[in-house]
Amino acid sequence: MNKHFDRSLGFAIHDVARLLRWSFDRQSASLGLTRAQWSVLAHLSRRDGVQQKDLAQVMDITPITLARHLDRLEVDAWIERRDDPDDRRAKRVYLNAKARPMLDALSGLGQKVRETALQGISAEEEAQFMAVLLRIRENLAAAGHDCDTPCSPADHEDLDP
Amino acid sequence: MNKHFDRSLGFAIHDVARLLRWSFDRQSASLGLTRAQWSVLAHLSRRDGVQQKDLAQVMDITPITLARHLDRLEVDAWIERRDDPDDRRAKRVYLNAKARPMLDALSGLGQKVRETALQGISAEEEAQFMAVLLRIRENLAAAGHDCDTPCSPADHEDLDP
DNA sequence: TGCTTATAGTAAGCAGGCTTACTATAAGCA
DNA sequence: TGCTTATAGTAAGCCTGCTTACTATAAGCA
Repeated sequence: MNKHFDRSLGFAIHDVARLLRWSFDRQSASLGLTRAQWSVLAHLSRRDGVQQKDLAQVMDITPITLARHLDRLEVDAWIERRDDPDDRRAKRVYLNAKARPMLDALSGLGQKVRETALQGISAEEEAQFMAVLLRIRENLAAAGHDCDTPCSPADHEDLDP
Repeated sequence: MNKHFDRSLGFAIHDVARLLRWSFDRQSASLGLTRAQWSVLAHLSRRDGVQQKDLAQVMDITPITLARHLDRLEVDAWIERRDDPDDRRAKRVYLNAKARPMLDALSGLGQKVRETALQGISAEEEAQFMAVLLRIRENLAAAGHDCDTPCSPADHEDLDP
């Protein structure tokens, strides 16, 4: 059993996901932000002033995980939390001005990693690959809905026009 | 900037990797083993008696991460460590008999997750997808070699005939 | 032989994900 | 109005990954 499972779908996808992380981390470490922190800033760049719960939902992490990222981002003044004027339970998250140049740098970095990954792969192959990848995502997300797990990345599109 | 990055390669691959994890975890939790622990057993099933350092290398995790998995697996008697007769620094890891049935169960589980993920995707599409995925892995692994990071999943093939 | 360097395993401590449980506030309803 | 339920954010504590540093042993060499 399990002959050659190193090449199976799951293992290969995990390998690629990990290699993408490494690639990005190696280059972003010098900038003083982790990948998770960058991800928060990137999402904020399109949703400045969002509530934490909404940000956690589009990032597909739990509210508490996000809260810890925000704690550290706030200490270094990349972002700030302000009380929601309409709901005293809630807070809204805002990018500080110093985050903008960093976002540009990190965006270029992501582009570089992407180019490395796709070297020698034609646009057509890439398009087919992405199409299958997104269908796999749909399949898994749909299966998730059958159980108890609340949401899934497929919901992104609805929340993010 | 960053318009629609939810659909970019990196984000989609991370989504799929996470969904695969969820899918697997949901079903394997009832069996009393985590995914990481299962991964150790699966690799051991083809490399019984391997040294820890070699097992860590093919699994692409650090020796200390593996050591902690082995600690817990040993407590529950899934595996055992024996001193290497030829190197008193080293230990060799062996599967205990009780692990075999569990491996069969988990193997079937992996098959189910895979079928869910690939629903509605033809064998030809799957083959093309895997081909591109493996090329992306090669690209990223090769880029990793340029830096200081020691190894990468591309080395699996050499170690695992 | 004895010194130096390299290697196998582990400990400590951090990042980032999670679940569960708590507090404060909102919202629904008798 | 007042009670109950739901929700936003956080704390505590777990798992899995990492880096760095330590111990014991191996291996190379003067």
